[in-house]
Amino acid sequence: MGYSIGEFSKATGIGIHTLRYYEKEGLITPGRSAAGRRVYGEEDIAWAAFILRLKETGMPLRSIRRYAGLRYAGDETMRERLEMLSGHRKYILEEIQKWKDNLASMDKKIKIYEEKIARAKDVCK
Amino acid sequence: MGYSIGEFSKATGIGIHTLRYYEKEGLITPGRSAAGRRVYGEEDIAWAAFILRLKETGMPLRSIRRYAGLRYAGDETMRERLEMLSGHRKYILEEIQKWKDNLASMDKKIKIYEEKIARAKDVCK
DNA sequence: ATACAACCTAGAGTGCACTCTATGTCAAGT
DNA sequence: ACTTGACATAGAGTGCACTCTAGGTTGTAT
Repeated sequence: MGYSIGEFSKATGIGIHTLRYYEKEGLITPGRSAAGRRVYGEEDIAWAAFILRLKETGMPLRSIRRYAGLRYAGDETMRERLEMLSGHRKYILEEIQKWKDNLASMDKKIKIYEEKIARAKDVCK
Repeated sequence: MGYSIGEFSKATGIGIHTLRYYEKEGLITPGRSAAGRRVYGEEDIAWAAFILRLKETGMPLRSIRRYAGLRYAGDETMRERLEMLSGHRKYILEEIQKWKDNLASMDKKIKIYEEKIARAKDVCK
C-alpha cells in the first residue's frame, strides 16, 4: 500500500526531483520501504495539494516548512497553525487589494494609450 | 539639471546597484555627463514608477525590457505597447481571480481548524 | 539469468533579480 | 593641495526554488 515517488509525482503534479527536495526541506516526509524507497500515504496527497495552495499564495518554503513541522508535531500545535493561517489570510487580502490597485493603474495607462493612438489616426486623415 | 544616480535612487526608492543593473538590462537608460556620470531626467521618474508597477504585477524583467525597447524606439511602437499592456491586464485579471480562489480555500481551512479547536476545548470541560 | 525501468544519494547547475566587492576616477569643500 | 564622498567598471556572490547529473542499487517482466 502507498505510493512510490513516481506514482506520487503523477498524482500531485510535483516533479520527482522536487519531491526529494521537499523531503530534504522537511515539507513532506514519506515513510520508507524495507529497501529504503519512499512510500507516500494517502493523506500526503491532500497535504501536497495544500502545500501547492500555500506556494501559490506566495508563502516562502521556509514558512511552509515551519507549518509542516507543527503539523508533524501533533495536535497541541493546532492553535499556532491557525495563527499562521490567519496571518496568511490577512496577507492574501492585502494582495488582492494590491492587484486591484494595479489593475486600476493599468486601465488608466491603457486608456492614455488608446487616446494617443486615436489622436494619431486623426492626424493622418 | 537632471538627477545623479544617488539623487535618482532616493527619488525612486530603487537602489543604486539596482539602477546600474537596470541600465545594463536596458530598462532605464540615462544620459551621461561630460565626465561619464549618469544623468537621469525628470521623465525617468515616471518611467521608473511604471517599471515598479509592472514588477509588482509579476512582469518579468525581460518583458519590461521589451516594453522599454519599444518605448525608446518611438511613437510607431505605440500599438505594440498597447497590446503588451492589454495582455498584461488580462493576466492581472486572472491573478485577481486566483487570489480570490485561494482566499476561499484558506477560509475553508481556517474554519476547519476553528471547529477542531472548539471541539478539543469541549473535551477538556 | 538478464535486461531494463524505477529507485537511491550527493552534489552540481540553472534562472531570476538583485546585491555587493574591488579597484579606480573625479568634483567640491576646507 | 588635500581629503572625502559620490561616482565609474567588471565581475563575484546571494537567496530562492528548483532541476539535473553521475554513479550506484533494486524490483519485475521475459
